[in-house]
Amino acid sequence: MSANTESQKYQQQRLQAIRSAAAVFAEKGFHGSSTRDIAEHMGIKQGSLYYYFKSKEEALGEVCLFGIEDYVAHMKVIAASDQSFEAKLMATITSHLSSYRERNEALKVYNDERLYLPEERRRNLKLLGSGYRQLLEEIFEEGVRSGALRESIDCHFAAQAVIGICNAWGDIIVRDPDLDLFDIIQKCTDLLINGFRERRTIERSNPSNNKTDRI
Amino acid sequence: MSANTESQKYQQQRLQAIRSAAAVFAEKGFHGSSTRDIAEHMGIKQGSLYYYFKSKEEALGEVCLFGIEDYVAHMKVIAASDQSFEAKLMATITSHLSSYRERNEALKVYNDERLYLPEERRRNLKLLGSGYRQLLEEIFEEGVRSGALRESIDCHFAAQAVIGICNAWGDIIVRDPDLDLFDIIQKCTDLLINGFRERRTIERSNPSNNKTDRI
DNA sequence: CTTTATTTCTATAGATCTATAGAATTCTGC
DNA sequence: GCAGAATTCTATAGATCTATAGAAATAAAG
Repeated sequence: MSANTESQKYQQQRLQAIRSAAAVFAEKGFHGSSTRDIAEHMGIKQGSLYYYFKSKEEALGEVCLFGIEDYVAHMKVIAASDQSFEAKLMATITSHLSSYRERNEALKVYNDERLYLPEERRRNLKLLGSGYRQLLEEIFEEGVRSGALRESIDCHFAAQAVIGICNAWGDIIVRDPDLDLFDIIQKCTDLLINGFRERRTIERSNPSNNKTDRI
Repeated sequence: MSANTESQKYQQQRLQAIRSAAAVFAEKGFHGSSTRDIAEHMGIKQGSLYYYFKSKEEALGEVCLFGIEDYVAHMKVIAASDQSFEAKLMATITSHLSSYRERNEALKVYNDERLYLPEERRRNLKLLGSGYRQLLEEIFEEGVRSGALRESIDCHFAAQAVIGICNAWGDIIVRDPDLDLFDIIQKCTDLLINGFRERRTIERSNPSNNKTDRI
């Protein structure tokens, strides 16, 4: 009873609980996981988990929040930075895929399980998520203005497509740890910018045109 | 007891059961759905469901199979057809996204829930799924040979990327029925072929080069 | 060392949920 | 309409699982 939510130990243990929940939810899904699974993963008994969470649902909420927070924060840094469109795009993809590689199971949980949260909590998370997409959209809009991208592209579509590709490859990366992350990052960036079609102008290694910004 | 698995009624009802299971699994996930939910969806009682399935897991297996079968069959037709690379790619995307639009919930279940199947059943399905990807890869390889695509592209990467984008947009389409399907199909195709970068040559509406095949 | 606060444990109520057995109903062919 | 087969229902055993209450253990403070 009567948890001291301020104490250092409490905060540490709660974080452990969130991480454990993330790992278990990522593997078995929210409904496929029991509170016993989570507790065992962190080395305590099932009932003790309720010292840190009011309910299993609250645990899911915390995991989802944890999963997307840094992620959005990192995107803010990228969006505010002074780089070319291409560099920003690549930084976005790198950030996204690295998150999967670093076994940030919470991001997977956010993607796959957030719809099982109660309405209100889901709305709050959606704000964060669409904030992320919004930033990416603005990067694309800026790319169009700078002349790096075609006028005709639909920036909303583009942002969704980037997120979709990253999540798809993220899932693959998680299952196969031997994959070369940088190789995939490069290929994703290349696809999104150049497409697959054959061109006359070969400009793979040093595409200096349309790159007016420094670094 | 003693089901007549040959009779027409049995087959019809079993199909209904598979459809109901697909709808319920797609909405609540495998572990989040109860056999009562599925039975209610098809208008029978919980226990009666076991006349058609040995277990809930078997139902999931059937749904997954149902979800990917036509889908692979359709891909075989596309792969064997005598069209340009671009036409084949667009046909693939159309087939994939239409499946989502036609509320083929089973495909979503295949994508999201198949990992909860027992090992062996999952392997069998994986064969089908990678058959699909294989066909798509071959389409890309042929595209490279015909000169429609760059030599440098990684066909395995490309196929995964196409599937990833289609599944990502599929999820969005399912949640928002007002979206213009054809618009998304065009934008996906355009992205994959041309990328987002600005070019001199504007060849949106009638890209006649690299199109040597009929239809 | 004693007292008090914090953390963890045990035990369990109460609500599921899957799968089965056998009864009741509906269908089919004659 | 009847007999047998096929389909659906009811009822329930047995195994979960979530959440709570109160006891036990550990840590902190005086």
